[in-house]
Amino acid sequence: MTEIPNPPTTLAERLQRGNLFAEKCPSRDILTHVTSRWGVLLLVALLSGTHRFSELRRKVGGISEKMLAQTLQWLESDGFVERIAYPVIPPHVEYRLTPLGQEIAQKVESLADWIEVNLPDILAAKRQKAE
Amino acid sequence: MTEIPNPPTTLAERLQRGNLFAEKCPSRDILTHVTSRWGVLLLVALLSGTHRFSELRRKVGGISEKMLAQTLQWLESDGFVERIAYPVIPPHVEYRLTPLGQEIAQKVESLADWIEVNLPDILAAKRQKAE
DNA sequence: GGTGTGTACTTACTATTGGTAAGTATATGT
DNA sequence: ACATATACTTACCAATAGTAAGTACACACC
Repeated sequence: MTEIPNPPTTLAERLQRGNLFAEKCPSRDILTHVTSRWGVLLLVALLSGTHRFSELRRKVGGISEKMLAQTLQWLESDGFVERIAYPVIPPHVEYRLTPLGQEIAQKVESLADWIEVNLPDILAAKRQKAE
Repeated sequence: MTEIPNPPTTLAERLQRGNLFAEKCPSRDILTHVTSRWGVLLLVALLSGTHRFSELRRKVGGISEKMLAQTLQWLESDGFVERIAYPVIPPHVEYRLTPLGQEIAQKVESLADWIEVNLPDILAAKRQKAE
């Protein structure tokens, strides 16, 4: 068996792994894409399967075409979303999560779900504070 | 007939639980505070205990005082952070997570942690795509 | 055969938000 | 007497997001 005698956080680990508290860490960019206003909603929407551009626009209430395109491009460039374009007219493009995208989308969904479920508690706390 | 047939999800459920895909749902506001650029980092920072304003400023690399104050006010108004001010000079103010804040901060940390751990994979996928 | 519709975008313009730097009041240290 | 530290706020400017319109082309309709 291959032993791992090294301490929990080795130097190598620290260098490889991101550090969000560090200003210029590339993980910050990934995080801003994923946690952007529309990034969160798109990842959750795509968890239920492949969607076309227009399907996503209709599903995610309030998103503009510009931000939909831009956010999908961010997520694609980070390797979370795959874009499949069929060369037909009118255009037909499909978006779906990559394996990496599925993983992160689940984390995001768990957060989003928590908020949805606990909304009554949160709003109740806000109201109490306002008094 | 003007009657509305029974919906699949009950009316009570729809009113109590948030729906992020709906444009005007209040859960959207909570989500934007929590997933804002600095909201994420502050929640994670506060998981390790009570912090003063200036401690947070030093810990979260790159945050400005303006955004630190503003983000803390959002999180406080949502009931995730508690602010304790001691009436001394120079000022002494402490911030800590409420029970509700602890819960959501853990979700956020799990997401942040996933990104930090998987950063090498993500960057590798980006590089491959660039070829 | 002219008009209207649907697709997946991009682009110019404007509104909103974020970042920077400076200001504030006051105790303590040098 | 002057610099330092605290926890902010405020004015100004830069970056980002939202709005509305444009694009190219096939198909259906009358």
